[in-house]
Amino acid sequence: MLNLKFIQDNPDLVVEKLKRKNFDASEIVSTIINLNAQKNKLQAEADQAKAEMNKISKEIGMLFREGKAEEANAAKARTSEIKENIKNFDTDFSAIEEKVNDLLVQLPNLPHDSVPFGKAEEDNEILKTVGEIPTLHENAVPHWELAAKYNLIDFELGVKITGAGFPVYRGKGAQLQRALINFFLAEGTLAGYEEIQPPLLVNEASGFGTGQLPDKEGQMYHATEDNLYLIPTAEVPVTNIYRDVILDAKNLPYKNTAYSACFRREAGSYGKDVRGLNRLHQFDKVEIVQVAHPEKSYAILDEMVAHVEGLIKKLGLPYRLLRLCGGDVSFASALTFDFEVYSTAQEKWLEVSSVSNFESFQANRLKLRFREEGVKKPQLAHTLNGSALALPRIVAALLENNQTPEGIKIPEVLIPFTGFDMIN
RNA sequence: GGAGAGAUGGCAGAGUGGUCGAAUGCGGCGGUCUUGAAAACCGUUGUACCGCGAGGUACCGGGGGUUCGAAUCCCUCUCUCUCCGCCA
Repeated sequence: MLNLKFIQDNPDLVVEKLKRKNFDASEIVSTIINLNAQKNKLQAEADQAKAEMNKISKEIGMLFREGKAEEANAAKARTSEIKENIKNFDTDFSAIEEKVNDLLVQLPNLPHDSVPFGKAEEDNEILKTVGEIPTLHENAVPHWELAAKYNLIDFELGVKITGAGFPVYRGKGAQLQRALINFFLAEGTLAGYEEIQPPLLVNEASGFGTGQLPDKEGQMYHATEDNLYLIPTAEVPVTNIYRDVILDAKNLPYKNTAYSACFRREAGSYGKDVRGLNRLHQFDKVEIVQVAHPEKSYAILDEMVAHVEGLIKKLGLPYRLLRLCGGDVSFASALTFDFEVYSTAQEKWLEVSSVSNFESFQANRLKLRFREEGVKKPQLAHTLNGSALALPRIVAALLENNQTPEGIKIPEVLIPFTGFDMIN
């Protein structure tokens, strides 16, 4: 959520910047400014009426105590009109406030100046492509065939137990999952992130805090009886650790990492791109989250990108780094870098990580603030997060790229975590 | 699932209709003392909104009501805790 005061002070800037996200904000912004002016006027009037009311009430109290009941009752008579006015002011005020809030949550975050103009995926800026794309042997196959051949992942069994998009990992397939999770968490801990094991279901307030609610409800599984949502990413519970808090500036940045299963309804996504592990309703991911000082957040974004890059490098996967264009950057993000690894058997790039700076957009909803030494007024912190990493497509790429006629080779760094060096 | 208790400032915890944005203690910050520290003592210490400012308004879990006046009374919702049952 953008800051109301900021919009008030910089309406043209907001409209201009949002063009980069292909969002025409002119109408919303001007409506907000209009309504806000009315709102302020109403508040001034209401406050004045309330001040008068408070004064009279105090006087009445004093008169009663002095035993001047007659004067007190006379004073009472004066209050009814003021009371009526206050009621009207408050009703109007709430109505306007609600409208302003409805409009405010419709505005996406302002994109960073480095975000390229563009409509969709294909307009993303490729910053670098790293690593050799391996030459596979003649009989190389995509990961879903490898998964079946070595009995690593059973998609049909998942369909039986739950439904499509809920694979069953087994044997070395399951062990590989566990190894990757442990490897990613260990690397996070080494990089100074505190490990968190968060709840997998969250309440409405948390969903709102990170921006999934109210608009993206359909993307989350909803346990309606208890009104709880299954998390689409650990970002939600972890970032909400910092909801409604005022932090000490000297303790910034806060760094957390968390493994969680992630649940996504992703309604309406079918077709050839969703085969195997490419797109699932339940998957595993290790997330990194930071709460940062506004002046440091972009340096921290770079640091997080470097961390993710290190993970992919250690796994020996060919990858590329993208800067998302305005059309592809998410609603809440100011700047997002994506990592894609190359799936040699499928001959395509698969997104495995998204690292974003949300600046104060989430913080504003979360009421996540910090206080600078000696400064009385708290200010909004910046939040950042990134996948480090999402497992399914990493697994897909590992299986495909490392396949040999003898079996699938496990990357060196993972062997201590898997306990085996080959799947055969 | 059954029964009961409760929700007040960073924390603990008073406050049952007016002088309560709220005692007191702890914590935090500043100071005195000290070579330094501790102790002791003194002072200070919520957030948001409106206003150029003086200042004003709101907030004692959320919403509604009674009243000139509500942390305090009434209704309602949510959440938390305790005991019993069930269970990893």
